[in-house]
Amino acid sequence: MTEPKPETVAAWTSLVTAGRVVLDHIESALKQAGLPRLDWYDALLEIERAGDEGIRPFELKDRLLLPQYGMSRLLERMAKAGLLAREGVAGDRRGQIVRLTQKGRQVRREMWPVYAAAMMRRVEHRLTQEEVVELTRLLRKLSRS
Amino acid sequence: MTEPKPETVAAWTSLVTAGRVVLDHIESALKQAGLPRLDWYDALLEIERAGDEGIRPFELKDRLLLPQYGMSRLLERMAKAGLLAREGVAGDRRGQIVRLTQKGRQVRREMWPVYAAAMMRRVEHRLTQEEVVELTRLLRKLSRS
DNA sequence: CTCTGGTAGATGCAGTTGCATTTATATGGG
DNA sequence: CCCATATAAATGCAACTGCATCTACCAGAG
Repeated sequence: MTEPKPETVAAWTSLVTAGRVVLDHIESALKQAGLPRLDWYDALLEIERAGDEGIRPFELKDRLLLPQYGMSRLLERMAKAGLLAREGVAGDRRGQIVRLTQKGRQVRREMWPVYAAAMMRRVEHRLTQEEVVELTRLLRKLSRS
Repeated sequence: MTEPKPETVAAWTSLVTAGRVVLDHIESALKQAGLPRLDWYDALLEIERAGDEGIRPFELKDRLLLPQYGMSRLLERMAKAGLLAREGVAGDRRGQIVRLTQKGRQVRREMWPVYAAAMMRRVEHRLTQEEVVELTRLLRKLSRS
């Protein structure tokens, strides 16, 4: 059995740690401001991008890397909060189409400055522009299927 | 309000995505093998490192970045599974000392090859040695307090 | 000694997640 | 048309998490 190099273990450890630290930082800024969590933001953004056409939950779950039941329940809670509307889709009676409400767009807009400020404090202010670009390149090599 | 640069957003997005993808990969390998999840491994490793002396839960929670109640319940479950023992500590009757049992050491040893193989597939085989080192350096700049 | 404030750890409750399964519908083969 | 198989989404239940609070103990000030 081949062992991973110590540098590989260090890289994985720092990936997990950095992810956790930055995530905690952003989440606590949002909570501080009385706003929803980041998973709601991600969903709001993705649905908003779909525009008037809307988007199907099964597409959404792939983009957000959520399990099917997780997506189902997230949409359920966000709908209850009035941030989105779900309608049946013509041509497939199993499915539904999700669209943001006005309130959904507004909440996403309110979250953005808080999210952005936290991201800048944790990422932009700590790395040079070249480092940011290089980091992105390396991380993408890890998630490519 | 200053906006983050698009490259910053891309870096943050790829950090979250890479963390999720690699984590999912490792978790599913462990589950496949009928082994406990990664948070148990992390705890097992940290406790094993403490050796005969053992370690206090409040130190452990800092190293593992867990909230106090999360640590408390994780130790409770792992103790119930027979992987660790908790004893009172001389000189502070509020506290306790945690040590691995033989079974705890064994389970950690069984988890390692599965964990290591998944890590190598996802990290070591996708980056050059220089890239791994550079990635670690950049990520550490993000989590430094 | 007693009081006050602090630290270690546990816990009740509500909300969330994971897993397996269910419901409803679609689609292709015979 | 009928069936077997596949897909979209929801759901019951058990486990887990977050939040606030609680219990037990410690340590220093007066």
